[in-house]
Amino acid sequence: MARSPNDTRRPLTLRDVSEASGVSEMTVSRVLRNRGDVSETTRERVLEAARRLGYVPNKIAGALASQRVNLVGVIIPSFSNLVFPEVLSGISSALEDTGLQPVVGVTDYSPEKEERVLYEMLSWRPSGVIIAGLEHSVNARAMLENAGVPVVEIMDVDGEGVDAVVGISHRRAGRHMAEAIIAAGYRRIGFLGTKMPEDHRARKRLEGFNEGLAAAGISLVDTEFYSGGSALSKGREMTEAMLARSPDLDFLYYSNDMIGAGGLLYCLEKGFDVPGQLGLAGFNGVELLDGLPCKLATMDACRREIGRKAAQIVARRASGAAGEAEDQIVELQPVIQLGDTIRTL
Amino acid sequence: MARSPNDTRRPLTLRDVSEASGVSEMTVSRVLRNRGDVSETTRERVLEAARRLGYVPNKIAGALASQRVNLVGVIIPSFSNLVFPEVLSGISSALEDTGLQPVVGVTDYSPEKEERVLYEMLSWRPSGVIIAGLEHSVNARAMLENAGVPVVEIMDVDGEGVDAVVGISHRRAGRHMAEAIIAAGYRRIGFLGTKMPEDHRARKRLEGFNEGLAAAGISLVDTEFYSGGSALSKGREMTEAMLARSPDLDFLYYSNDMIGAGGLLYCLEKGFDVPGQLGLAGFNGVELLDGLPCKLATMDACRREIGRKAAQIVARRASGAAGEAEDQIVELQPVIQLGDTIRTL
DNA sequence: GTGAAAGCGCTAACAC
DNA sequence: GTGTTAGCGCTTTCAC
Repeated sequence: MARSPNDTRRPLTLRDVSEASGVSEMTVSRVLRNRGDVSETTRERVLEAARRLGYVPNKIAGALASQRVNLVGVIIPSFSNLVFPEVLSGISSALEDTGLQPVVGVTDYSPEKEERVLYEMLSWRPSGVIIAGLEHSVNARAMLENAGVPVVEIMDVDGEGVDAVVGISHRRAGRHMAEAIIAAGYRRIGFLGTKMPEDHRARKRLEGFNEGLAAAGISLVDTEFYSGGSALSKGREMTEAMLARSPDLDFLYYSNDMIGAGGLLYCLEKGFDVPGQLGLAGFNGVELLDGLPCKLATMDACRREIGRKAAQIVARRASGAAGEAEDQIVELQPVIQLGDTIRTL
Repeated sequence: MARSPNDTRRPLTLRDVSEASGVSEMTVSRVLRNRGDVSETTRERVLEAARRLGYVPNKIAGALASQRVNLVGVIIPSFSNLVFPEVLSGISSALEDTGLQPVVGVTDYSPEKEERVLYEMLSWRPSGVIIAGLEHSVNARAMLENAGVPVVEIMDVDGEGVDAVVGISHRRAGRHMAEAIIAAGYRRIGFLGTKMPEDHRARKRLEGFNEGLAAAGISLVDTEFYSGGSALSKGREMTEAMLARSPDLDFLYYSNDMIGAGGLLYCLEKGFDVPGQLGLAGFNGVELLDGLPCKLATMDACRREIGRKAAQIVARRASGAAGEAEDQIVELQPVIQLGDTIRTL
């Protein structure tokens, strides 16, 4: 690991190891990659020299020569929304022993930035791309189509994918939640969620929710949207505002668990009869809910699982397995957890 | 963006653009990188051809030729701990307009994995490395020392850094919290935290906390440690267990806000007089706390700020600015927020 | 089992 | 303003 005293700060090359060990560059390369037959003695000599010098191979040169890159581009909207770190965690763990490494890019929910990040990533010729959502700019879509590597669009299956797709149907999720709420006898329902110009999944959930209500001949009584700030306290504020405006509501559907949890805490404090007089539900199934005084109804969005599956698809395809056709679309089924905030008749 | 009909799936090269535009490869390269003087007409012709073909430059080749890589390696223990996504968010935003791109690696709090991830990263010859913590294996430290690029160790300043360091003193943070608690008149204090074989920062906070208590002639009455599971509900369970065991405690110090919040919810439900009879405090200053029925005392760990600062150092150094000496150690000062769970005398 | 030669797709440096 | 030449540090291929 130590560097020689006459240290020039020039990064070490294969040649340095070759000279230090008296073995050709080619054989050094073979040893370092565990490829081809090398005698045990040469092997040891090379490894010893490499270790002693503190040689770190240059993957840039390696990638250029071999046309192989062990990087998987992952493009997500944000780190702030708890959901995406969880997806990354799933990707990261599934990639663990594949020799592949995730490289993360963030779009901040901006299609322009998504385009830039994607371009940037593709310029590193990754072994695959995992990207959140099905909605992309025309250019971004064209890049994905021509990337020449596996592309997995994640989180959402409601739409047309470029290649493989792993996610849930947010439209159906919304619809199912509506059905569960109606089945429980609630009728005067309010919706609280994010402003969603670019949050297509939240939008689809709301659309599905509205469809579910419409099928039962009812429609939303009130809606409230927010952006920015602490979701928990936003949930409180919005709930207070909505109940002040529409005191006769008997159900509040939140577009995510954090604002739902805020609303729940507010309702409990105010002494509302939950779930008798007022029912509540969120979305995502965040672990956080387990610690609340009473469990918010929610739906698991299968975040880690989506990450894992997507990474597996990339890994399999990258390893040369064919199967381009089999796993085009993987739809996971989120399950409603009634918790303590939807009454059972 | 469209590819020609006789599409061979071979990635396009500069040569393709050169031929399509009738301009030399070198000039095409100049246009695409906005470098050197190129006449407006050639420029247009090249851009038009590149766009039409859907050319994406190969940064691998570019990096090898120019010996420049616009990647910054970021090594964190986990995505699951809210803290690190926040740091990433800070890094990501500070790198925004620098042309640098973060590449994230995860260690799962394992020194061996840290070593592997670091090796992997360095093999891409990044422009800099940002790595959480000051504790590394001997090999990892040697790699950092010989990396030949800026290295910023973040989160913690209690120890010896390799190069630049940006963080807070967890030891002092613990000590200050102890002082604040004692100043408020609490005396029988319990500590609840993670099992921390590899969580050096939590360990240092606890050590500092103990020092602070010792200075006032007192010591911890009870301690409880957990690992895994939902922090919020763990906070509840641990609090219940500890108060059952040591009912005469008058203060609970939690190693993070999530378990603290769980404990707080539990205490409020049980009708404890907080902060009169029982005080509580956590650590981190997570946004979440804003939505709780009453605000948990905490200390801001300056997570985003640490990310920003670290990224700025890398960006500045990478851009050739000297200043190797000036900003070796940046210590941020976390501020105690008493909230509603430490009484004021 | 080992080595030599020829690139991978770009850019630095220099010529014109 | 534009083109030519010579690599960057590896791996592929083929010879021995």
